[in-house]
Amino acid sequence: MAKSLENRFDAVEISEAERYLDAVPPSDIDPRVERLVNQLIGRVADKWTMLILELLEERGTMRFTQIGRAVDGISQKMLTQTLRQMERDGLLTRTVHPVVPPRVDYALTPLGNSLSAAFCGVWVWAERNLDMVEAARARFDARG
Amino acid sequence: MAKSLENRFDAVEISEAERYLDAVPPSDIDPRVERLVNQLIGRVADKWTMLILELLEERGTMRFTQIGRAVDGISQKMLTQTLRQMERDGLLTRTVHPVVPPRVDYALTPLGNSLSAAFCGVWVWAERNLDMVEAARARFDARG
DNA sequence: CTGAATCCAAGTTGATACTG
DNA sequence: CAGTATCAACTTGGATTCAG
Repeated sequence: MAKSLENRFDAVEISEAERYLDAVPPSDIDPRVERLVNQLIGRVADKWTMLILELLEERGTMRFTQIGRAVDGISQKMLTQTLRQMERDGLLTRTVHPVVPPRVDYALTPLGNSLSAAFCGVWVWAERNLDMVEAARARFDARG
Repeated sequence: MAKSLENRFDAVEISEAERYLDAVPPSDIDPRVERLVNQLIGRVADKWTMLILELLEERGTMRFTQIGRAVDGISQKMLTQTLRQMERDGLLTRTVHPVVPPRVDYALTPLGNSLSAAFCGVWVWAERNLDMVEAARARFDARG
């Protein structure tokens, strides 16, 4: 990981006032858990993962090319890559049918379904607050 | 955006069987909304944004350097950048106190608080399913 | 203390071509 | 159809330096 800001001022002399201002209550989260959670969220919160998650939740089992067509803008490379990751994480199953032409079905696992449900709140928030964010951006950009 | 898979097979002749296999029900999401939602989620789902969001939710108003120390591994550049983005999106307020040395306070807006709440479900899911995901990865890696 | 600006290494992604 | 392989372009993020 990067050299954090942690040590940038550790060695410098600071006044009592500064010490007070910078004092922070200790985090009440287990650092080990926090690290793992961050890693996990970083993975699942990726753009394509979320879109595929929602897609499969909505439509059920789908084939490779179907997903590719449904997810706007995704390249076949990222599609393959994202599906592999999701399979590895246990979010979906990959079923190869031994026929020609090949047919591969993808479907969410219960774990995938539960993650989709957990993300639901974020989707709802986004839909509900789109205008708020747009307005905030406009105001911000209107200033310098 | 990239040339999607959308058109890769649009021009080729396909059998009725293929046509059936690839048929997908029309999406019931307004494409315009979907695009904006994706953009929004892509922004807020970013690693540092989420961590800062949780931090400010938990601790309230904080100064620039305090946040830098609390968010493990973040560089000063990313801290500045992320805070600016969040301010632009209306998630937090930035208050400059005209003193020397400078003092700048950051605090979540109601919009920021609501987003934090929306993300809560994801955090809970991540904590609860850490072991499931780890196990799934182990199984996946154990095969080829 | 709180930034802005620059440089650059490393990682990500997309386009393209090829395979069974 | 469902991938794999490769390479160039683009993006990202960290380190560093400087300023008010």
